[in-house]
Amino acid sequence: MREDESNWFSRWEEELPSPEELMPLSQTLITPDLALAFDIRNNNPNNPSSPQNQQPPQPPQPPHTPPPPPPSSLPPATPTHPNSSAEFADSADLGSGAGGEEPARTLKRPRLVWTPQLHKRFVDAVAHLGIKNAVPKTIMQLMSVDGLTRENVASHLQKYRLYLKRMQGLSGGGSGGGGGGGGGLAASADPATDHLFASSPVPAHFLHPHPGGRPNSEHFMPFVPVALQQHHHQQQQQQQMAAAAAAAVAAHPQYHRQVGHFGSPPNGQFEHPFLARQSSQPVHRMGAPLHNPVPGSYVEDLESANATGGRKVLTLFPTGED
DNA sequence: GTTAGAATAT
DNA sequence: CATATTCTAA
Repeated sequence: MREDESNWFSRWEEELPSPEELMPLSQTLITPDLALAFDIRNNNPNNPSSPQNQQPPQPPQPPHTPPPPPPSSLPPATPTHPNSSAEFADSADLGSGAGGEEPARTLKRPRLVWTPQLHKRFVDAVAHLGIKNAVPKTIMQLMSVDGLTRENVASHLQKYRLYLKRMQGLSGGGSGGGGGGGGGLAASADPATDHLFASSPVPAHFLHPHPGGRPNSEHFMPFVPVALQQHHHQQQQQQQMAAAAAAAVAAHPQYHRQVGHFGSPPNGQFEHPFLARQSSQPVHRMGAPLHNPVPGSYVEDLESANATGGRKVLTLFPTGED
């Protein structure tokens, strides 16, 4: 019934975060110390939940407290992520300042929040790798996301597989899932079922391996590894972001609102580029130029659903080897 | 208080 | 590397 639709629509509208909320859509990964050091406060009036940082496992001082072995082997201890926060985005001295604070040390990795975009990249990477090479390590390397560790990918991969499995069992007739890519809101299960995964288009690789054989038949790669192209324009902005992220993560503890399925609001400004490895160096072909198992870069294709405004394709940074 | 998600352990 | 369990955050 129409009324029904109107009903849910109303609700959806209500839940629709204001553009401003979407704007800073990013991971809220920031170390407590850093936040404090910068006295970061989110413009969000309601910040009931304490920051998602658990106090570092600073044990309650055992009898003999040996000098805490500082895992100084944490080079990029900052799971960096994009933040278009205009507030301190300009602060280029994110890492340098801090008044002598040493951010990249003694700071434990808070938590990784898999934002749809990040997941998108994840799926993308897996899709290009193929089930065969869809191993955490490779995925991690292919993603080239700064701060992302193998453990993170493995954990997420695990869940992703589960999600796929569930989808398989549920798909009764017609591969509804397959249509996800085009329609976007094809046969969408309840929003409560899967949050992140549902929002990401499944390349179709992981759905039923095809009965009858073809165990390891590699699927064609729909993706075309674009050659390295420097896009001046925007690049600088991104560089700053990357630098900021690399130096220190600056993000608002704001909630990352899960935008179910992207409708097509007039604004049409969603999705923000996330930060990739700050690879200052040009792409290096891994060993042999003969075959390129690992594409140097890819283009991030956004939802095709953007009727109103012409959207710009975001180009991801080249992958810097680890 | 419950559920989901991520981290950690096996 | 994969799976199971556990902990934390929402």
